[in-house]
Amino acid sequence: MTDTARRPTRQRAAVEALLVDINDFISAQNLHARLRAQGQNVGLATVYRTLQAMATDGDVDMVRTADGEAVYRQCSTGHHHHLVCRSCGRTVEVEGPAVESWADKIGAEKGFSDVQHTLEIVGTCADCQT
Amino acid sequence: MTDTARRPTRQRAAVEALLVDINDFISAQNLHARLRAQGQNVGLATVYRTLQAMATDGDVDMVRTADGEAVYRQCSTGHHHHLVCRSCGRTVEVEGPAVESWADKIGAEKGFSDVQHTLEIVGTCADCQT
DNA sequence: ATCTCTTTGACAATCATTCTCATTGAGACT
DNA sequence: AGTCTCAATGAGAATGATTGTCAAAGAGAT
Repeated sequence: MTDTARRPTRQRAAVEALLVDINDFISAQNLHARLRAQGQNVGLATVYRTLQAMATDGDVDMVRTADGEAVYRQCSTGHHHHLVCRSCGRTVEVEGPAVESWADKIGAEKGFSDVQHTLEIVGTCADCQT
Repeated sequence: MTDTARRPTRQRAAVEALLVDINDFISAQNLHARLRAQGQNVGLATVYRTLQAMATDGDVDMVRTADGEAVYRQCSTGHHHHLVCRSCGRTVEVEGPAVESWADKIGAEKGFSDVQHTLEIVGTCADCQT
């Protein structure tokens, strides 16, 4: 699990720094756009490669949105889920210890190991309930 | 939004029949190819539209593979979740009444209405742990 | 038959992601 | 500092799933 050498480069540092800054799920495209907006000149392919490398190293979480886009998040901070408004996109972080243990239990029952899970909750938030 | 008025057409019937036949997850592209192979002349766009319609009506399950492709399967009635092997892709259907009510409760607490949720559990199945 | 409205199909368009390959830069060694 | 090597990068092309367009076909009702 401890990792082989990945070279520290300006681009990798930029991606890591921005992920820490954002502290939420973000797509590779979006991340790339923000880097460019900051004046950081980083190629799109590099952003993809870096995020994938970090994901396989376990440094970031990767999840797919409903429309199939991959989004990434720095994963040092504790595990939590998102309640998302389907209309305005506002997100609220929620925690559910019961869900965590339930998922682990189910996995164990069925003989699965290294169980991970993703849970997304979508609804219409108070402001969007015209 | 309970849109029950869907017209029975040859194409829709063909898609439904093949899904029953397959009884496993299959991508829209693959499903389309098989229909053509059977001599059934059905447009690709129609396959996509039909599967999406069936998914929103709750007649089929839609899940994303690791590489972001959408796959569909006829689903036994009732809401349930999936335990997926990250290595061989084998899936087990699981139910979690506690999760359902928890998600609804959380949504209500935060002022969200029409709350839906998706939960995926991935792990390594017993056969793939060698 | 005829009218109306949904569904379809061929193909173009979109868009995230991956590939290609020439170029750059980090690390090691001298 | 010079040089060697190979991973990392960047620009753009390529891929491939999915969606959009719009004229034509078909289902249901009259």
